[in-house]
Order: sequence, then structure tokens, then C-alpha cells
Amino acid sequence: MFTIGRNTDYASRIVLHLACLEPGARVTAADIASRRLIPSAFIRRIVSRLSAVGVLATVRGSGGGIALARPAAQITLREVVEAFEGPLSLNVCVASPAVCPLAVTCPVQQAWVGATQHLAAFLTGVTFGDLAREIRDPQSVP
Amino acid sequence: MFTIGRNTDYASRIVLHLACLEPGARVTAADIASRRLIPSAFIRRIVSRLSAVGVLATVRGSGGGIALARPAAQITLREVVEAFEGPLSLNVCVASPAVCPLAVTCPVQQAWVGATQHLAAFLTGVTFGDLAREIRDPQSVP
DNA sequence: CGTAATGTTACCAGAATAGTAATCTTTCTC
DNA sequence: GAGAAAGATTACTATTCTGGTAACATTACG
Repeated sequence: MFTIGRNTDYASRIVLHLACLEPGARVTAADIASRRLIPSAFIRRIVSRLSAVGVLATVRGSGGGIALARPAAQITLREVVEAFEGPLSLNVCVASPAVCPLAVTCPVQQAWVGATQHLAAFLTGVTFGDLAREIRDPQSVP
Repeated sequence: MFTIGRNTDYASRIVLHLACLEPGARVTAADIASRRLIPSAFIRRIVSRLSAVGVLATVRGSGGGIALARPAAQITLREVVEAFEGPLSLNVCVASPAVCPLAVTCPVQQAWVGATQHLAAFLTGVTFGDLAREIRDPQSVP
């Protein structure tokens, strides 16, 4: 079973949480941590990374907090995943074909490239605008 | 970057190698190991697992070796992957929703289920018959 | 029986993962 | 300006996973 890491999972919860609030709403990381069951000492790094990548906008200091850097509809699940997992690549030979001496003419490598592209396309098609809408209006996605 | 493990990669090389031979051909694991650059002390476990799963048929003893248990066209890449990675599940909450207390109504979980299904469908559509044909006749797949 | 082959198990070193903790920096409020 | 609130950064740890090695057991042919 090869899966995304906990970081990525937590990150998507954070973005989803913000996507469900009023546009531009700002809350503290600690608040999200408690509501979304994320270890509070952990969320720091996650938020920091998401802001470095341009998904979140943070404000330091008293009264500060975090908000989406863009409308939720413009944030894709793929972006969040790649912020923590790196560029999508289902096999090492996809990201760096040089590591496999057989790769040049290897049809399995081609298959992995195709699978990676399919997955990437799917994740690009999922925005947090969509996901937030599902919560507000569950029957919209049968 | 979340990728398949080396086991899975090696396994696909083994199956591909056999798929390129005459149907029913039997060769030794050590032979494949040397030709396909797989650590020879490693290939035992891989072959063993592939035969337990019904992809390979092995014959012990002197003069023995390994062969495909079925025609290559009936062996999918998904089968080989799942033999080593377990059931496809891009997030833990896909395989076991119980681990996430939020999962019941979590739209991100739904997204992961969808992504997993897409990937599974793609990998099911890739057979080693196809892959072997690409080697013999490279221009068949532009 | 000896040899050639797979099957199985145990083991190990290094890396990754999940999580904790401490400290630094910024900025608001009083 | 002091203090507190908040994010930023870094270091650390314990556990698990991974890739790989090695040894031994089992099977079967001749």
C-alpha cells in the first residue's frame, strides 16, 4: 500500500477548513489544529510549508492567523499533494529515468509515466472550491 | 514523492522478461536477475510472492525455473503492484475509513477514493501482453 | 547421493515517518 | 516600551519501513 503521508492529509484538512469559511476569513493555526484533530506542534510546519508554496497567506503576531492565499476554487488537490510529496511520480524512473539503466526502451516505465499523468490530471481537476461545496450541499455530488 | 517500492519495480521487470519469451518458456530466477539487474539474493522473495499470488508458476529442483502462470495478456500491471503494495489506496482513510474520525462526511476522503479508483482502472488496463508487444514492435504505440 | 534450483526465515543498516519540543521573530495591544 | 500572541525555524527522538544480504530448508532430477 503506497499512500500519501500524514503531512499531506493534514494539509488537505487545513485547506478544506479554510475553504469552508467566509472567503478571506483568517483563523489561528491552533484553532484549526484543535477542530481538525491535528497535533498542534505539528501544524506549524505544515502551515509554514503551505504558505511558502503560495496556498496560504499568513499574518504573524498577535491577532494574526492564516487564510487562503487565493479563492478556494483556484486551489487544487494536486497543489497541496505536491507541496509535501514532491512532483508526482509513481515510480522513481518517472522522475529520473537515468536511475534505471533499462529505462530508455522500457515499456513498463512508459506505463508508469502514463499512470502518473492520469493521476495528476485527476488531482488537478479537484479544487477545494468543489470540496467545500460538497460539505455545504452534499447531494450536489451523487 | 510517493512511489511504488523497489520490490514492485523488480517484479514488473521479471514478468515483462517472461512475457517477451515464447509462451510457456521457463528460465531460472538467477538468469533473469543477471539480465535485468536485480540483486540475486533479492529475487527469491519476489518470485516466491509472485507465484503465491498466481502470476508465476515455479518448478523446484534441478532443471526447474519460473514461467508465467497465465498468458501475458491476462496479467495486469495492477495485479503485480497489489501483490507487493497491497490493495491500492492512496490514503489510509481509503482502505480503512475508521482511522479518520472525520471520514464519514469528509469530501477529501471521497476525492481520494475517486483518485484511487482511477489509478486502479488505469493499471488494470495495462497487461504484460501489451507491454511485451511494445518491445517487439515499438512503433505500435506512438 | 549430489547438485541445481526454488522456498523460507532471520538479520542488518540506513532512511523515512510521525511526532515533540525548544527557541526565534514578528506584531498587536495596552 | 513591555508583554503577550501568533507564526517561523530548527533540532531531536522513537518507531517503522525499506532495500538488501545471508543462511538454511526443501524439492526434484539424474
